[in-house]
Amino acid sequence: MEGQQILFPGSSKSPANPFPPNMANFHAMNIYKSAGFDASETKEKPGKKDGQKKIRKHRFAFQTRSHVDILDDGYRWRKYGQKAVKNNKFPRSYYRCTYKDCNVKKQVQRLSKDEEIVVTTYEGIHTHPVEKPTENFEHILRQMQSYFPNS
DNA sequence: CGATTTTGACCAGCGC
DNA sequence: GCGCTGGTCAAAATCG
Repeated sequence: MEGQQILFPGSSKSPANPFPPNMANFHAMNIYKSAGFDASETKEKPGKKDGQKKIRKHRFAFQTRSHVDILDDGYRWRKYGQKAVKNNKFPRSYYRCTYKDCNVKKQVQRLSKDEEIVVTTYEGIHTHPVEKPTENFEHILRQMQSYFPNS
């Protein structure tokens, strides 16, 4: 899993794509390197003999170059935890999609090496429409103004 | 006032 | 079994 280019599939191309369509354009230029990941990671369940022998965790991790770790991708996220990681002075935040019966999780981590790098790891598939369909420039501008009020 | 964040407790897996 | 570590819960606090 090396040297693969991050190409966000189109909005309706693959149903397994956890990314909303409007996110691709926004962050395409920020993504400069993809974290090692596998689309579907199999894990052995040690306790069970053959019932749920393998559970599939589809994870998707990528890194962005941003000072703000609030990557608004169009979905509603509720933070449910925050833990400090070893070899990393920055904590890692755990989010979960707030849509009904949507168990998509994501975690946002910042590298201690470069503070500018933010690693976002998605886990799960969204099975519902995006709640913020039209993210126009006005809204983005408003967000930026809330982050940097002196502009 | 409802939704979300915060933060310590709690839990499960793993190595010793 | 014990303790460490990563992940989740849940109650209180805070936000809009």
